[in-house]
Amino acid sequence: MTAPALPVVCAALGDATRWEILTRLGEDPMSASALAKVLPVSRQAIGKHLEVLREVGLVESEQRGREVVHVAVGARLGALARELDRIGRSWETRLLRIKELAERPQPDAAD
Amino acid sequence: MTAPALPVVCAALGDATRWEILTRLGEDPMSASALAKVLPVSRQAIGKHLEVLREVGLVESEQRGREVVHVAVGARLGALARELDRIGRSWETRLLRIKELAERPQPDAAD
DNA sequence: CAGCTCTGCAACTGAAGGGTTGCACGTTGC
DNA sequence: GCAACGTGCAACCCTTCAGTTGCAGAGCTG
Repeated sequence: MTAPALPVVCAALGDATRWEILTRLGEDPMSASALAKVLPVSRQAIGKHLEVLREVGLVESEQRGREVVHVAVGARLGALARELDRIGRSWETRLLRIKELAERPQPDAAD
Repeated sequence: MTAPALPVVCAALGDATRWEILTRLGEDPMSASALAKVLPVSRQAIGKHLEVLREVGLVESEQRGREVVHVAVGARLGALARELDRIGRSWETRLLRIKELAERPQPDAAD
């Protein structure tokens, strides 16, 4: 299973700087140094973020001579979205069933 | 603006214990004390998690006499899922355009 | 070849946050 | 009314992590 656990992916997305990086990489693939020039953090910090993002599949990197070009992987985000949507729907379904039970005209249930 | 920023919601989902809590609350609404009995953390810790989850709209709470019953809000998760899906699609679209440009037989384009 | 750029790794700092214990207060129930 | 349960708040540890600086190596470029 290449897909990491849900909390891990969400944690990767739970940082403003990483979203900044992802947004840039979603608009235009570029290197860590290029990112460091437009973001208010050091190149090394960006490197760490990129590693986190790569580990959860949100970023893919390609060596290009002496530089490494990174790109945001929309498909991974889509996969996460589908997972979350599925879970959200299940919650709603369960809640609906509970409400139905509660509104049953017979509170007599001996359970 | 009731919807918190994306990184904040994702950060709320970026913790295994909170997912545990959400899963339980998605299956069956219950109080913090009830959660503390089935989870390996203290009631106070769970209270903090519930506050975080409530602030991003993933949990709703209802006072019920001396206890407070919490429930997971599937709709919020669904809303997040839609947002992520939209962003993911935009990344894919941009990437596709870039690839098309790269494969054009004439890199002559002056912007 | 020399110099510049891009990259990765290591050590360090400071703040954020998950977890705990202790305490005080309102609510239920015998 | 008193005990028990459920809750909220505050103080406190300790780990995690975002960010920094410094250094050494690999790859372009002139």
